Amino acid sequence: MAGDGTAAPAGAAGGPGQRRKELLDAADRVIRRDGPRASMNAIAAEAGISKPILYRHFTDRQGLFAALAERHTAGLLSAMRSALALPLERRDLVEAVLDTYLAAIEARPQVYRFLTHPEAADGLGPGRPLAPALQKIADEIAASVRRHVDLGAQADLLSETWGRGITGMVLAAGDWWLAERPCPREEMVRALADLLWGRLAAAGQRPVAATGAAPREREPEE
Amino acid sequence: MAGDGTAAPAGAAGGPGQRRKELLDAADRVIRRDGPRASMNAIAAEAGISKPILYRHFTDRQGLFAALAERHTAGLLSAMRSALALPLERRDLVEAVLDTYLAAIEARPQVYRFLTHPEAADGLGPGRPLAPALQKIADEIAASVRRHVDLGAQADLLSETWGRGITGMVLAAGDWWLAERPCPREEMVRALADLLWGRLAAAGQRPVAATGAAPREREPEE
DNA sequence: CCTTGGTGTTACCTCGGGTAACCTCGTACG
DNA sequence: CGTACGAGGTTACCCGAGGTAACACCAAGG
Repeated sequence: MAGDGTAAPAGAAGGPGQRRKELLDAADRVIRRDGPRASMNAIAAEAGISKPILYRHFTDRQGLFAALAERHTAGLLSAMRSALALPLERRDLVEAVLDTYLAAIEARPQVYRFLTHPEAADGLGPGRPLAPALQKIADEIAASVRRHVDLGAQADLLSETWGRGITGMVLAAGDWWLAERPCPREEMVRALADLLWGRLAAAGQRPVAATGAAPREREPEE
Repeated sequence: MAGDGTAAPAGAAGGPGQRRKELLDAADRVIRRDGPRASMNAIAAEAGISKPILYRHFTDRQGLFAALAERHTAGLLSAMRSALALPLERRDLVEAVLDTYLAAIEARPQVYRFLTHPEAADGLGPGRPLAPALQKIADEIAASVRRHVDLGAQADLLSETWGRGITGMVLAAGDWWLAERPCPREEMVRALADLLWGRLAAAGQRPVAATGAAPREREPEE
């Protein structure tokens, strides 16, 4: 708001929102270091100021969170939008989108952990299971589905459900992948694309009875 | 452990773990009322005792959480296991599993919200995106997939990924459904099953530019 | 009788979000 | 030149929540 300090005592005299940007940078650093649990004290300390200033710029923790999230969301979201707009065959498009997301969380895990798993009092309320960033991604996906795919009468319900569902799927799988690194990224992309592509339906039945024992259990790893 | 008070001043003198069970009941009530943010103070008050007793029975908040979660997890998990063990065609099995989950969260939203969205310091650590209950469900799904579906060389990676992915998908979609109630349960089940069933791949291209219009290939709903 | 062990309580510590009151310094104006 | 004022900043505090220490009560047992 009235943040255009004419002569800042400690810092660079830049534009109007300069100070705010610096604070966000500091918060970013702390979060990158401590994760989403970073305390306001820590952020203020990192910024070299004291808490009340922080609270003058961002009403409360939620406000800072929101501002910070919005900033990064912009990047992630535009990346996703770009991916969704690529002139690709549908399957390739799906893979591109998945890869874009995974690449993003791979590049800055802490930041995206913060984006995707807010502290439950920060970004999301009682019935708000998806963080705002993910919510927006889900909306983008839903819109893209509705735009490209002919789903008949239930198009709206299906696309919204799928948007959320796909987002949640990639979120969960992506988090796991990030934590365990069970495989390179491309494999993960293919695994998820395969799932979305109906491989669960198409794959053959294993030669196993309902409750009976399987003949041969494992086959060599390629 | 040593909780068999011979003459309890306020309460029933039951078995050894009686008191513990009562405390869990109280915690349950509070959580059902206030959601997962319930404070230890509130729980103690609801139980009619004071905090230290609570802490004598459950080491810390995480301990209480874990005990409480385990209790409900048992129910949810066994329901899921039963569903996964039904002697159904694969598609029907998927629908049964989805329906089981949605029915469960529909029946006791607060409890399952607590199970599925722990307070980020309670049930899950830095790289632990899925709550324990969901983690177990994911494992069950993965095992079931690995057991029933022939996935070739990458079976392990695929099944684990899918387990997590499906769980995350249902979680996100289920939360949204619970919050918005956009449709009856069966429709939701079908929407999600359709997604898992490759309808995204199979549905016709919509007559829109970008990649050129495709011949309409959709088949009528139902 | 005094001791011992279990059950409970109050009162406290710490830490984090959020705020009130005060302080300081550069500037504009009498 | 001196003083009033306002922007920007600080210390010190409040409150609530997790967690604990020290003390109080009561029954059994030497």
